[in-house]
Amino acid sequence: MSLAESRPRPDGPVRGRPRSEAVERAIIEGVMKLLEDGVSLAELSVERIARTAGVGKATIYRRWSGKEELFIDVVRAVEPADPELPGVCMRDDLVVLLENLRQRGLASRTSAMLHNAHAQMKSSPRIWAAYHANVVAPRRALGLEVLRRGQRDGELRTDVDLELANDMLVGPMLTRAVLRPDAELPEGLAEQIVDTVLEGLRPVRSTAS
Amino acid sequence: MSLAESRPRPDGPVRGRPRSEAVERAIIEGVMKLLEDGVSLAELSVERIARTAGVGKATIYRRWSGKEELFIDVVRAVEPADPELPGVCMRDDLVVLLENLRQRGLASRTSAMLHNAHAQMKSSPRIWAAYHANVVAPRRALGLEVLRRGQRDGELRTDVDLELANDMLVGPMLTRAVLRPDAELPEGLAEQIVDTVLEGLRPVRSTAS
Amino acid sequence: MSLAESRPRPDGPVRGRPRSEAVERAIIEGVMKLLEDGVSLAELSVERIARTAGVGKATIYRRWSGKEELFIDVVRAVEPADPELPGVCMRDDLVVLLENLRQRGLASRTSAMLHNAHAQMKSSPRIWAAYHANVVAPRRALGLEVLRRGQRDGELRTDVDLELANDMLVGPMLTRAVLRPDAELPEGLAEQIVDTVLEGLRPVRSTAS
Amino acid sequence: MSLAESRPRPDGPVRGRPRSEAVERAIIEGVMKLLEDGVSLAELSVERIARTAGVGKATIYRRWSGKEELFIDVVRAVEPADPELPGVCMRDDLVVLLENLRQRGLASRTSAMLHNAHAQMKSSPRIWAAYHANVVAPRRALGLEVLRRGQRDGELRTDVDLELANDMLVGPMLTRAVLRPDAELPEGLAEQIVDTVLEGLRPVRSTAS
DNA sequence: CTGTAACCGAGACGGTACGTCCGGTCTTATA
DNA sequence: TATAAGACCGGACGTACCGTCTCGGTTACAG
Repeated sequence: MSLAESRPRPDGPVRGRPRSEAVERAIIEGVMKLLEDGVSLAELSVERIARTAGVGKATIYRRWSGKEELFIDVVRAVEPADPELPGVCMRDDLVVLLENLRQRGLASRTSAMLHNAHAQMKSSPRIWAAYHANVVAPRRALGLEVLRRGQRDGELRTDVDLELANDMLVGPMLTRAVLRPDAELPEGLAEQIVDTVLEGLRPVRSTAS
Repeated sequence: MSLAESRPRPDGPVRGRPRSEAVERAIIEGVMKLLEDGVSLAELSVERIARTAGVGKATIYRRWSGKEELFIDVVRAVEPADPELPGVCMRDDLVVLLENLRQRGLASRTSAMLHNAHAQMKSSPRIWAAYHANVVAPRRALGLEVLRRGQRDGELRTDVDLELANDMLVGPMLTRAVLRPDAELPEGLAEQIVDTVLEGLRPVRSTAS
Repeated sequence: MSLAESRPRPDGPVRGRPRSEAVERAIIEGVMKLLEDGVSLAELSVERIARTAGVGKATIYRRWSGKEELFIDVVRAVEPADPELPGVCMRDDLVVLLENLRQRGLASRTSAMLHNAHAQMKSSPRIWAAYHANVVAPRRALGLEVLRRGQRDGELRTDVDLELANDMLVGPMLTRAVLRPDAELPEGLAEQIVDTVLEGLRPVRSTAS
Repeated sequence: MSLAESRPRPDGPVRGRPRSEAVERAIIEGVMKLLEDGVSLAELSVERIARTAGVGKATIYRRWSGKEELFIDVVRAVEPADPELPGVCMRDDLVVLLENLRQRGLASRTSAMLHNAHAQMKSSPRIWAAYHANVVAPRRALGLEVLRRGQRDGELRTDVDLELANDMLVGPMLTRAVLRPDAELPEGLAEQIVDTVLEGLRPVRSTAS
């Protein structure tokens, strides 16, 4: 997706000096770096962003209406593509999805995006809405799709609420990554979660596993 | 615990006019009301708090070092006591715990506390640490205790990681309450989560349930 | 005249910390110095004044609505008192008045005030109006008074327009000080002007002088 | 004098599209109109001039280094030719010169030029220097020439400083036109000034007039 | 009962950032 | 090459809060 398309110049024929893409990149990179370095979005000011990127404030306001809109584009520039699913069996696809989530929880960039997007949820709902639409919703749709296929193929109980099933898988990972930032995300976590959730916690499972 | 003890006057013999407890309550109540009305902690300023409570700024700074410390006391004043557990069987105790979580997710006060505490996690880790220690940790300990008892009583597989088990139960509720604020928390949700998690998602459960 | 009276606090009873007179003086002194150093009023910004005086911008805006109003107070602080007139004869009084004008044209402070006040005449007429009322008008009234007394005492033709007479005396001095800043104001200039103007330019004056 | 000559194209052989003289006139006319309408030179910006004239900013900067240089050309375009002197007697010639000065003080164009040129004296001395050389100096030379001739022909005292005599004549007119913009310049003013200055202010003039 | 010390409200203080506007320079497409 | 348009960096605008400070006035304990 071209960034320019989302913040178009007002009208039709292009006249005058065009906006510099280099400047645009410098601004977005600057914000990215600052967030990555632990500066929260609330602490960021347009003034500081401009100073960091060596850019006039007007140059930023010409493109975005404020740091919130800018942050949305930063998220877009950072989030990786959807993971490729092997498609062999539901269990393995779920592991891939959760492993992808784990990786993003470990990466400082995507992690910082998530934390800051969520932190601004109350003060500027637009940010969280955009983050949700661009990042959360696609992965969620993917997960539901995998579960639906699993149900069709007999790998999943047919009487279970798919939304709830998805939350049971994603919840433990998010809880650790988002709400307990001191928690670790060890290597086998994705498999462990998927298998435990599929198996259930009842002790009577003699034949399974 | 007396609030006054946590923000003591500097030294020994009490001289001069004592601090007014009424003023103290007015300040905390004011902050509570503002947060409840959708004003985020980031948008709050000591200036505004003082105006709202009809109080001088110095009166606030005399007691707390800033709005973060003040917020911690607000949280303390708001959070209810731990729920009482029937203790009959693990499943019912878990339902009570999750139901308690659901209620707190529905209550505007406690919900606002959680959201704001988490939103400030990055910018002021002290807030989240205090919230965690005062609110999260006790409930978490309670949950782990219930699970441990269940394991001992044969209601829970012995080979499951208790931390993970707890996250599987709490995760879906928190995911909905915290990360998807548009999601509903319908009435039977606690039972539904507990039962589905205990049962697992595998289809082969002909005899169980 | 007390400066405080001209920029009063909004209402009646004095509450809160009173405004610092030291800060007030520092600001006015700072502007004075800058103008004296050749910085024109147009080049001055409130930002710069604040930086120079080591003062916050709000501290300036709390007292004055902008640099124009501030300048008016600077003028008030700089202009010296009216000269004392010997009152023996009209000719000597006129010399004293013109000598006073010459001195003020030579002094960098008063000279800078005049030039800047006049330069802003078009862009902010309030400045020139205030300067005129505070500085020009009193001296002019003084001059007219002296001339009127001279007319009464037979030292001045009775058929001459007093306004014009005053302009004839003051004009040459101002022309040199204001419109031809490279011109000198040599020591005997006041006497020379007064005597030449009184005497006239016609050659037939054999007996006089 | 061709205006183009004073702002030449950089070098030798003329290549590419030639500069439009219509554009040049439009710019100068625009500035003239703005000044005449009471907009001070300090309030003018190249940006605004360009907008008014419907011209790109670069088109202006290609010809002049800034609004100051442009203003000098505007002055050149506005100032009328020197007055023709009858040459019969000094007194009448002086009246013609002062009447010419009065007319220019009454005309909005020339008056605006003078005020703005003088207002910018401090901030951009080049403007006043140019104005002085182009407008003031020639008239002044003319006046001194007339006085010198009058001295030779016995119409003027030989012991008077010609520079001072000139200032005595011009001063009252300028004082009113420049420093007291509310003052009127009534019809017979030129004669009144000349006659009063020649005659002097002493009452003993029984035979004269 | 009187000092006196800490309290209280208000608001001034030096700063920082806000979002807007305009300065002069630079860079494009078009003529 | 000239032109009109407009992006570029920089900097001032006047406002809002920041956290500290300094007022006049209040309150409650100690002597």
